[in-house]
Amino acid sequence: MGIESISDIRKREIVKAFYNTAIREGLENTSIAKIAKSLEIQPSLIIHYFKSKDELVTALIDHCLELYLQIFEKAYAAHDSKSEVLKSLLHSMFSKDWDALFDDGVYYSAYAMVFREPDIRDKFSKIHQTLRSKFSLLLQECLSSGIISCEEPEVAAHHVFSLVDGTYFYINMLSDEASQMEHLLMSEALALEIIGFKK
Amino acid sequence: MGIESISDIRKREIVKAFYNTAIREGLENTSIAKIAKSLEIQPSLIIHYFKSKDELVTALIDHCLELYLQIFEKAYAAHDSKSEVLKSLLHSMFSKDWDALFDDGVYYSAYAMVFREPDIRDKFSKIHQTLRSKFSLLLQECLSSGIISCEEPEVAAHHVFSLVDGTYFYINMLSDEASQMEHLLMSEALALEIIGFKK
DNA sequence: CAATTTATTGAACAGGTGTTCAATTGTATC
DNA sequence: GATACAATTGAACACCTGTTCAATAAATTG
Repeated sequence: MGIESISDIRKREIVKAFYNTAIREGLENTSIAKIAKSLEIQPSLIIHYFKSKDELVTALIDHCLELYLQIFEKAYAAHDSKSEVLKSLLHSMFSKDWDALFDDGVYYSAYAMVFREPDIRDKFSKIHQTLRSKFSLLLQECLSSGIISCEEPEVAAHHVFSLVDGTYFYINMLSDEASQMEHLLMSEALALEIIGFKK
Repeated sequence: MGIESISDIRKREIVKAFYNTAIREGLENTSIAKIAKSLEIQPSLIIHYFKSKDELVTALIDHCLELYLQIFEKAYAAHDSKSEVLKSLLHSMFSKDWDALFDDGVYYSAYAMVFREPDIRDKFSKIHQTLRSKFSLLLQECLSSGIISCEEPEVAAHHVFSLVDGTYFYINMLSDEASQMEHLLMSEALALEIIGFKK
């Protein structure tokens, strides 16, 4: 690990520039020329590393989805007891951290592609399923150690995930940050209720 | 009412063609030329009715958001008792009808614009708030007539709306329709629980 | 140092973008 | 039936799109 070829560095650099430009201009309005300009390189160099624009988009989405996986892994690494893992995980899911992980505008644009590009649907689907089954497993473990009390942990995992997705979809339509925060707290409380978390 | 000038007919026709093309090609990949081609007219005619492409996008979003308002109005018109209205409304919110109202890919692309275009954010925000306060009022009425039992109808309305948004976000990542349906039913059940609906 | 591979440039490509404008057709109004 | 107005065309605009390709610069290998 650690050793990275020039090629890999450039690739990451390009994906990053793609991401930053997409935040400003929108994912679909971000051309190879714009990315190249922001890096002060030629467009053809980008094509040299990513054979087509599709490949670039794929790389960005892969990067994005990996970030969400990392949140889970971090929560597991940071705490010993399942109880602590669950608590910190839930809190980060309903916090601005989770929201700040990846730009929402870019995320929803990428998500919109799910409906046209089967490959992208698979990517999103896979990650979502991975995260949910990890969470579901955690709930089962917490249930058997008596930390939580819900009837069906599998179902509860579904509910919590829907609630997370919906909450962020929702709060982005609220203009002031105070009501966004308020709504996040409300949703977190509901999530705790759904899984039957004992204080 | 009913009388529609040629101008209005063409405008609606253009927005409809825009929508249909966007379903296939994606909202951002839909050019004026493509819309014109699908209608077998000249691009300049579209500009004649909508001064710019931005105006066209705005018209499409307006049309979309109005559809969601109509679902609410239909539920109110179709039933006399508040209990019936609530039941039918909840059912349509968690059914494929709601989902089929507007193409998801186009919807999420439009939603992504919320993060770049303040005007579009306002539009989405306004409709969302309107729908939620209508729903909140309904819950309050049902609560006082003893049809439901929740502590805070305002909060319950928030929760149900988050759940709806999240559920559709969620199920679009599921590939087979059976599990989509299953998840919709699960979410509806949770919604009924949240508002304390009595069977 | 020479040979080879990789990184990077710059020009060119055919085709698409939104928009403008004058000219033409069609449709009502007086 | 002439006049006014709206609908529609078609050509033109400058600019941007993704991609190709040969040429050059730089780094790596033998």
